[in-house]
Amino acid sequence: MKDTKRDILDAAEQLFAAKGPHATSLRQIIGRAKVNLAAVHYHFGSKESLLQSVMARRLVPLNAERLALLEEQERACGRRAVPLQKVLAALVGPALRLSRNPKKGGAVFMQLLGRCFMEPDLKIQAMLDRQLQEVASRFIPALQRALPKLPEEDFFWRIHFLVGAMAHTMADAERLRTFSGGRCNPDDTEAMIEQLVNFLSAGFKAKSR
Amino acid sequence: MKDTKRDILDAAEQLFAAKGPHATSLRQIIGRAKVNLAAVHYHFGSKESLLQSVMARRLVPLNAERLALLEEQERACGRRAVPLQKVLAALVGPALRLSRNPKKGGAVFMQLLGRCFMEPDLKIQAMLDRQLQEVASRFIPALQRALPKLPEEDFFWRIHFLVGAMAHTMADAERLRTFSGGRCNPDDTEAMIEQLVNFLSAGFKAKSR
DNA sequence: AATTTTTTCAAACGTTCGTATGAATCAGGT
DNA sequence: ACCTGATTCATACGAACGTTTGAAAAAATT
Repeated sequence: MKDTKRDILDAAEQLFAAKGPHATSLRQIIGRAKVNLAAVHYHFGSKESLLQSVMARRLVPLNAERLALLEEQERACGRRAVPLQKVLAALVGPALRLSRNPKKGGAVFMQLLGRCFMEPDLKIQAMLDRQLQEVASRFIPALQRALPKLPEEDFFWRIHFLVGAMAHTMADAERLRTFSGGRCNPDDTEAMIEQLVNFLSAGFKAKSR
Repeated sequence: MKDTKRDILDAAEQLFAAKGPHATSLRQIIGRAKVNLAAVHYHFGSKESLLQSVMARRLVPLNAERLALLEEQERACGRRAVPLQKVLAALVGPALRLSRNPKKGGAVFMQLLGRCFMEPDLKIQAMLDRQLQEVASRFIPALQRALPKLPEEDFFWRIHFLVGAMAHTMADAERLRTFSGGRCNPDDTEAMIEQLVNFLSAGFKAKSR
């Protein structure tokens, strides 16, 4: 039996990720999904809410996993602050790990998520903000508790740099393969997570100037 | 006297930066520049080469400044390696500083540059690669000399994170103002450069795992 | 002043976009 | 077998897109 809705979501995810939501037309999507053009509006209402559905399908479980990991660490630490590395790993780990799971969109969705971070379109921005608000509201205090001596100004700048490094890694890790002349392998996700967490935690721990 | 070519470049720069090149139409550009639609094709040939011209106008002097700064540091250091902070400052400083110069596009162009870094479009990617190749070929050896003990794999990962943090800071520093609740001020470019260089150099110096 | 070259302009080209419509087809319950 | 609601389909709509054209206007050259 044929699951039109899922076919559309899969095709849209791939094309949005590869070319950006704005540069992808519904006709390309329905061509890949092998469904009728009107099916998109029947099942999703509009292109914009199709994008929203594509994102939500992966982001909802992803964010749940992030929060669960963080809570697990907090339970393990009692009333002590969770170490910085653990907080960062809970934040970036599930996202980067998702890329190794082809059944859940694999690298494709990660790329799309990275793209949406950088997308100028205000509708997309608002949609993403909504999806990430809960994660932010839990992780920022956790990070602050792990870095009690860091001035707030430095702290927020470094959050900003974290987002940039993470988004770029999500959107275009593949680029690094050729750029590094094959020395870096983006398919080795655990190594990638370790590299990113290691880099970020050193950056966060830099002494304020 | 009216300088059509410059009016088009200015308007295109602003709109490309604000909405992304793909989401900006020629009709929006000529509306802001108050010129005729055909003038774009008369002066630039196509939308794509208009974007190329917009980028080149700022990037050529910007990259020259980066290389000059690096060479100055190398001269000052004799045959010793240039310290990491100095290399990073020569790389990100001119770009971030450009944002304080409204006569040269100010924050607007920086935002566009950040966007183009993340742009999926292959034409744009190729154009940017061309513009940045010389800078990359000079700065990568300089960075490697400043970090002689860092394994190459780690080195290239960290270059990747650097690009992400820098691009995000260029594209959307403004977002940090509200996100930080006013604690960070993206208009203070020197502070921004210092924050970024400080963060990056700590990340680069993190011990390999 | 006449001629040539460069620049501007209004109008249109063909294409593609997201969306809408109404009929055809299918599935499940009665 | 019949009906009913859900889904698919071909087709069309108006709008916007990048690009082209050929003539008018302006500037430069002679």
